[in-house]
Amino acid sequence: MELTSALLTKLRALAELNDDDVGAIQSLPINMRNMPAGQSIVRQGDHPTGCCLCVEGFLVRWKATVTGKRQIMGIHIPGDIPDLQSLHLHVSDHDLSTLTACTVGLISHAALRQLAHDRPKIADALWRDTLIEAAMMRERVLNLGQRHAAQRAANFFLEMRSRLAAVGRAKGNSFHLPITQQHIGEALGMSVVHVNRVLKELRNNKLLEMQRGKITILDERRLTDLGEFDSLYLHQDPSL
Amino acid sequence: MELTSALLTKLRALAELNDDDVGAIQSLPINMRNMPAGQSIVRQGDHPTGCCLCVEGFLVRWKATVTGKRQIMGIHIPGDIPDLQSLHLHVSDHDLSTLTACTVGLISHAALRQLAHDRPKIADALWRDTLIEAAMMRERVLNLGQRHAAQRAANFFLEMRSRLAAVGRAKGNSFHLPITQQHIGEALGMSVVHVNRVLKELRNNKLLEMQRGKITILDERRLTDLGEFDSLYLHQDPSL
DNA sequence: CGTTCATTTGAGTGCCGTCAATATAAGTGG
DNA sequence: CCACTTATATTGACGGCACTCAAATGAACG
Repeated sequence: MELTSALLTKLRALAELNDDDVGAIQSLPINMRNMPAGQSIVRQGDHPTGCCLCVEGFLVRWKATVTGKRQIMGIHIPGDIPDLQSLHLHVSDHDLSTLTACTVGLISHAALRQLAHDRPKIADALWRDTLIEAAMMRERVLNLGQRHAAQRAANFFLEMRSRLAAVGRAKGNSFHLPITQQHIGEALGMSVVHVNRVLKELRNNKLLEMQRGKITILDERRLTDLGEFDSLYLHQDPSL
Repeated sequence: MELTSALLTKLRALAELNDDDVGAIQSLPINMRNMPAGQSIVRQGDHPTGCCLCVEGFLVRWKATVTGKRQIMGIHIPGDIPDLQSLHLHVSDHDLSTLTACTVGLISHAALRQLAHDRPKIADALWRDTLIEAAMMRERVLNLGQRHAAQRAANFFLEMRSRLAAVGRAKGNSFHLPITQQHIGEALGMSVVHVNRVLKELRNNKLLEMQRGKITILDERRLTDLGEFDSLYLHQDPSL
């Protein structure tokens, strides 16, 4: 019940579903599992046979350089299916791990393929989900390539807020995001030291503050301007 | 004939196609068009009604910051369908333009949807193509976030070589890529001046040289090591 | 053969990285 | 509940990669 509700919320945000669609989703065989923080789920080079639904907690996807530096591709929140691409890309080109203690649902590729085959509308919704994923990566490329540190940070926090709000996990200007400055650095391509300085700057300028995993946006307008955040790329309206 | 051959080559690299699949592709209504260099095809905010197949020449996808700085997302080569995502994301979040004079084929969404509906294998191949696109974006995020200028350049050229080779447009260690240092800078998040210095460094170290759109790889091994290039993320083997 | 675009090089600056040390918080065992 | 350990956050000093500004050279094009 709890299991499919996260998935249903997500898919409803991707397409209009009818009762049969909902029924098909609810009868999906999902293998629930609790996992501690910092545990690997999929590694680069793996051949996964199923996809991982984030039910509760936070997941992180990342790639590493030869010299061991990590780049976080994205932080995943309840309702996300971070490795949906493994349905058609059979060798994983990156890693997926838990960021916090998590409840995840494992869904076999076979079951997902059957679902996609039986219910074309759901297939389109899943495809759309992977396309939004790609759109987020494009924004990340823009962020890393063209914006300075404070802008990258502003953009990052506003994206997380927007996505968390979409699944009812951000109320008002405050939300919970249990990550360290190390993680922020790995996501934004900057050193921990510099992350700290940027956060201090944002705090001093009364734009945003962060303490022990709680983010508070103090001035949404100015933070949005700084980070040039425009949620268009999140494609949150399924009718568009 | 020429039109569908680029598309067939691409789809054959994505999935095993049977005669019916090939027939369906060959009877796709494609509206061919010649375009000059530097012309816009899709703009951010547009609602495209079709997709654009690159038949001949080079296309470029990019996003701009509020202050007008451009970030190139990718350079597209014959066989690519750069805006395939518009099939399910109805508002474009970025721009698509010609980089050189091009021949493009416009395929309506209606025709593509019909094709995907009639031939599930082709639908999967198209989905897979968009997933590879996303995988390339992830590598780009890693490149921009964690590698220094010379590494980014090395990685960029090796990716282009690999992709061009896959469609028979790179023989040996040399290939044609009609871009300016300005473009390279916009793709790799660095200034033109610095691109020039990096190219000089690569040339002096006998790794690579570039003159008037002709790239020659002088030392593949060392260039690969420098750029940490591993073609896994291109997912060029359809059986994996 | 002049105009324009692209490439190249130098000088100076600054954002951000590394190194190092300290402070604070969190977690652990006695 | 308090020593001890470890993780995370914070701050300063210093250096370097890459940016900006500016100018010169070379290539392309009508």
